[in-house]
Amino acid sequence: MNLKQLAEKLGLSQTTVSRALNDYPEVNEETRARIKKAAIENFYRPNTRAKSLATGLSMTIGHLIPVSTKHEIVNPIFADFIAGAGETYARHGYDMMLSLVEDGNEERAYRELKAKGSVDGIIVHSPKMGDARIALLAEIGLPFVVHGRASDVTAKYSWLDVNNKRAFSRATEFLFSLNHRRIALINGMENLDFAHRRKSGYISAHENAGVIIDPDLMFTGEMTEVQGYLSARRALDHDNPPTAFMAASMISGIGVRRAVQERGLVVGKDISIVIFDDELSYLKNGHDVPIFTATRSSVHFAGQRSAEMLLQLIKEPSSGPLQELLEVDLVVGQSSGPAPATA
Amino acid sequence: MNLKQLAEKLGLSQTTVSRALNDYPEVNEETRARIKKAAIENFYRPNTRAKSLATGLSMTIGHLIPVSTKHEIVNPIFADFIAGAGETYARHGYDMMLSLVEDGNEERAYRELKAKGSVDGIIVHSPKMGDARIALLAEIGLPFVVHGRASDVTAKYSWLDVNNKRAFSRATEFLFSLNHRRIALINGMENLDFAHRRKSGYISAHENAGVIIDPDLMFTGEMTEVQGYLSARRALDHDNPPTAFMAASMISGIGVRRAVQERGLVVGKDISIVIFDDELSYLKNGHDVPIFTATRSSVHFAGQRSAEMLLQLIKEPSSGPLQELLEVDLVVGQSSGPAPATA
DNA sequence: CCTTTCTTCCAAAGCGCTTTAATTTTTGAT
DNA sequence: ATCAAAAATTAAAGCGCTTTGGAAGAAAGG
Repeated sequence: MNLKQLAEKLGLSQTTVSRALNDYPEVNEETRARIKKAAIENFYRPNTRAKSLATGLSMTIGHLIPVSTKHEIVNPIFADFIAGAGETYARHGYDMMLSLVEDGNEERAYRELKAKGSVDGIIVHSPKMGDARIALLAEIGLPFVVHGRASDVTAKYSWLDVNNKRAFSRATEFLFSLNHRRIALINGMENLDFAHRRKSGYISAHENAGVIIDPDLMFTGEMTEVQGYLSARRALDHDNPPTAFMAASMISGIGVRRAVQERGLVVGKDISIVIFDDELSYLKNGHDVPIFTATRSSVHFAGQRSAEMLLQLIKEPSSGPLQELLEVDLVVGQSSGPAPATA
Repeated sequence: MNLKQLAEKLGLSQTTVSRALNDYPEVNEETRARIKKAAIENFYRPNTRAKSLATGLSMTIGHLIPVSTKHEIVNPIFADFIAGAGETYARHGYDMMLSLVEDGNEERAYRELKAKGSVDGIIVHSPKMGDARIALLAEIGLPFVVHGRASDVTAKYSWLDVNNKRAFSRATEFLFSLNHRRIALINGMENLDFAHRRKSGYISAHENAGVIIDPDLMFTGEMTEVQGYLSARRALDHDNPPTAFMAASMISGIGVRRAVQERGLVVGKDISIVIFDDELSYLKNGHDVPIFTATRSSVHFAGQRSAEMLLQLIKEPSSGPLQELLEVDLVVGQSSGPAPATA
């Protein structure tokens, strides 16, 4: 059933029916009621494409997921972020479009999205250091919110980020307070901005405490279980192994734990582990007592907020740029304890 | 730049330009070349909404993700499935639309999708036992492919599934061959079809071997780390604890492992664990030697194939229903070994 | 009672594309 | 040169909606 048919059925013009349904004032309330009733009874839903064409609004938000063909790894936090954002979109009558775009094709993909008119705004995922996409999007003139920030970009833009630096400096300080002095860092890929910031938190805490970092204890790579495991193994092989690990995610932390246990070491006693916990719904950090001591921030919430910010920006472009920095909690769990006395 | 402007610039009619770009034959090859060149130079991209309205095709595939407000858990395999499907869509010029739909609102959501004309087909996720959505979609007349199957549905429909029953009967048999007789099952929610099938594989293997199942060793619930952990703990508390576990996913397997190690038991020696491995990109089952002994099937591949099937179905509706059953591999890893001799 | 002002409704144009039907141009056979 | 057939192009309609610019009728004011 389309508008024309509904109008005919009611013996009214399309104009009136359209106006009644969109709550325009110039329609008699009785008529409006009659129209709305008929619309419900006939399960009338305006064709989105037609509506979109007429209004110039697509009522769709795009998420462009960078996919590199080399190491084809899907970001595990992605699902929960999307879930948070998706809720918000649904509540506001927006659709969500996902595009996987290969490394290098990004510029074209963004321009295309604009030219094809398929979205009203986009969320930028996984910003890299000095990410070129930000300048690009500003130039294109498509509202956007970055999940994260890009350090080397000077222009003002809208973003929502977690205080990654603070998170890792706090975690480091916490380990210092337990007398750990050799702390391994199992970081994400450091061309990604969040990993860079975490590293700088780790470094600054060391500097403030006057503790010298052993570069052999810093690792970077995909945030997978296997990478956590392999890095931890190498760290433990060191002549002077660390007494503590900081891992960039629950998943790499699990990998670290595996390596530690493989050596017959006890987590929380021989070796402490602190992770960054994104509160993934399928990978909660324990039920009552946290499994891992962690800095914690909900990526689901981040998804929600980013979406809200973007919708706000679309409705009122002048209200931007919007920026929001989420602080993390530090929760103490079973995976940390005082550094063992040196032999 | 829209079609009209491009046509004016070229001194041609919109018709000719449109036809040239869409490779219709009735246009001079020289003219076509000239048009295509201009289109590239001006970065012309047809407005999707307009095109969609004119053709009646939305060139979009919908994914409806069931979200229950109660236990708001995102399926961890979702991201990899989507990545696989997304690749395929991109290659064929399709967009991907994601909708989160709350439990109970499903029928309305599907009908709406059809009425609004926003998708050409959809992928049905996480089918439940006797899922009502299948009959619904058939009635609505929207092409669809189910990722999984629905046991109690007699109607023919298109699906792609993993041989879950076989996977779990094989895993069970494998454990029998190692002399395990008390095998705990840490299953997903058994109103979900795949979990039901896995259970039936587990049961039939027991029946064939003449081994009686202890219902106390069968657990069902969300496939999270915590559920794996809690279930395993309960199983180990049993007067007559199991010597082996079968877990429905890598993640619940990790939870099982945590419970086992907490008791000071050694995985692969005191207790064997076999998991179902979906080959998640961020949670690979080890790099050389598998961490867990597992039945294995790539969910990324499943995403790809489902998408291909759906596109085929859209292009040629008469070619359906399409059905594909993926067999699993059994890979032996470090987490299994002969059952310890009874005391 | 006649003008003025609301109120309520409608016809038609327009969003950017495809496609049908018609028209013009070219080709080729006589 | 002539004319039918083939090739190349175009004008215009239509996809399903919103929105502009009226118009008709009712209410209000003098």
